[in-house]
Amino acid sequence: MARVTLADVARRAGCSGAAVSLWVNGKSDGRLTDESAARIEAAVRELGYVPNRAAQQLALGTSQSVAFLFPGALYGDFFASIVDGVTGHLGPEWEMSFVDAKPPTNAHPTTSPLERALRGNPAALVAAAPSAAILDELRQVQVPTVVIDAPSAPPHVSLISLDLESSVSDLAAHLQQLGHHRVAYVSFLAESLSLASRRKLVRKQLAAHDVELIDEDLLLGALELQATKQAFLEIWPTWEAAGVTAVICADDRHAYGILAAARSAGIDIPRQLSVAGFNDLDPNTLLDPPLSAIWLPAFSMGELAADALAEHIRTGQPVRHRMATRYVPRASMTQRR
Amino acid sequence: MARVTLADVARRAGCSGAAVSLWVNGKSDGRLTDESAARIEAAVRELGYVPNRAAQQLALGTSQSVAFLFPGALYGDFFASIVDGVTGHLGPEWEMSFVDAKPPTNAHPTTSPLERALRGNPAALVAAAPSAAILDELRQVQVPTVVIDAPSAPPHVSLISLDLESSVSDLAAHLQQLGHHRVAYVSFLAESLSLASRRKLVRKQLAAHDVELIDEDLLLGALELQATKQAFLEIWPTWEAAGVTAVICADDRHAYGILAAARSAGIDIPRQLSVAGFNDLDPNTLLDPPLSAIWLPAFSMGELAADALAEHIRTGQPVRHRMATRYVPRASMTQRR
DNA sequence: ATGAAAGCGCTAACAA
DNA sequence: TTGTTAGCGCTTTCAT
Repeated sequence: MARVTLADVARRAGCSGAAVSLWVNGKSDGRLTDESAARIEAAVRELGYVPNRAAQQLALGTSQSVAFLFPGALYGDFFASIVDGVTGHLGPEWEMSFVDAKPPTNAHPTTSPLERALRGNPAALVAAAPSAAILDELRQVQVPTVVIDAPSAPPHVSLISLDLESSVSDLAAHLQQLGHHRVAYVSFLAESLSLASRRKLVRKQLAAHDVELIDEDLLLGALELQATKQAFLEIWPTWEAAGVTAVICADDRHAYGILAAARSAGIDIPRQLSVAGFNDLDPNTLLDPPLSAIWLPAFSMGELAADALAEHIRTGQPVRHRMATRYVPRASMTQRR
Repeated sequence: MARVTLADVARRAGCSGAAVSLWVNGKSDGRLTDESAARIEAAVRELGYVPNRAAQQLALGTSQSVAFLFPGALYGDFFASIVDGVTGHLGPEWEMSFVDAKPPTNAHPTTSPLERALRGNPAALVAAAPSAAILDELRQVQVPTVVIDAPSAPPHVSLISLDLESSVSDLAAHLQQLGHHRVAYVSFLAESLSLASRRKLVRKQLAAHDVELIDEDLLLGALELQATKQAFLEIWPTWEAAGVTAVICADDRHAYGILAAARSAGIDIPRQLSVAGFNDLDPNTLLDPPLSAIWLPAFSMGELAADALAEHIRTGQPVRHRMATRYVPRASMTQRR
């Protein structure tokens, strides 16, 4: 497979490679006899010819691929939605290649994830929830790039960011109004600048509303319910002793884990512990109790990123979008008892 | 960027391209003076050299990439988990490239998705929940391939499939025992053979338990709650009139939509309508009511696929796995009233 | 309208 | 130990 080359087709069709190339790329306008075109078409089909992309890229110097740099894994909905948003908005002529941003291998010249992404000569780059290191490396990158979900980015890259100020403020105000004084935080993806700044913002807004965010976060490596549940059960005694009456989770799915843990440990949510998350996934409304969350437009971010990419590529100018978010209070938050 | 070529480095380091190539690929064992190695290293760093993958591929004839053919989008958890399973089990030296299996573009020689995937000369191919067309094309493909989630596959490809017989039988038995006689089905991804056979199996097992699956499915194009909710509200009168007392959803997330619709329309679940899904996502246990489901090992399928791929590539032999699933009854199913 | 030929950047024999 | 060279498969001027 992929054994059949242009030359084979040319030989079979009794013409030169140039002719075949022309036809295959639909550039045979008035440049080929109908008759040769037909012969080429036949040869292509009979031989099952599929162009070799590496060769095309090499000859052309460009590719039709966008490299997607994501933080280790898709981790379910949020990044998956972004991916779907991007792919859905890009034509099928685009190839998406994924490289995970986890630390490099043992390669000889220490290879950064970004470098690995760039090796494929992508026409564009999408970096989701990048680390500081990646953002820094990005300053040297010439390829049109859009960063999704970062607090900031080098001036020449496009940026789709989240405007969380007011929604987090709303959440903090809600907490204050309900009489909570000490809140704990469940975090995730320590490397990601976006997640780091999310925590800072939460702390700041809570402080502005006379609520204290205790220092001891629960830092998780994944989103799975079981893992979160275990981790929460371990840390809960400490939190409880510290007077924690509410928990904010960097991702709804952590909140799911806490809900599960609470059930198994007989902790009453929301009366004993109020919970809120980020994302506002579909199930939130259906949970028992329904989960308060800050809604994030994951899918739209992906779509917008694709548009931004297209525009950035066309105009050469970076584009920036700051997307609105919204605090959605639900029954998982209640008066401190 | 990616402007710097091997030749530039060679020139800068005052040596030949071959030497640079050797060093960059860590094959400089006893073949280079420490001194030249040092000069090359310096040159590489100073120039910021990144090898051009297209050129490498062309010269080598092989790539370190696996092409992932997925049905249109990731659609949230199931496929995302598979992707994470695969990437997590493959070294970082592997690049993943994604092509969506939606109908082709207007390309000149009508390009199938598979063809597009193959153009990149992937070392391996992963096809998730493929359509009949793709499965058929696969018979001609020489690249080591693993199909994930299909009822069957050509003999030379590896296959990770789901063993649903007994779990669906359990579900059917449960329905029968609860006194249900007419059940409706919510489906998805009409193209996918796996989903099609899932429906057939459901029908068969229900029949075996004296339960009728009515003909009028709700066929959805996505998993989002809102869309499902709307669609359900439209079809519900028909179903109700037909005496439907239970619904089986090809994906839990459809069930979420139904739960939401039921709330808004005052349909009592489970008393008026029992609901079950496939996947058994984390939130299922936390819903109100908790959702019955057939658990599918999405993440493990991905891991296993990666292992299968590695083995298939190494031995040249396809490997098959049939993974167990499990019916998990919960409160969303109850006695027909 | 069609073909010849020169690269695109890299690797791997083969010489030196 | 190092350099020379011949491709890998394709695109694209430039002749014809």
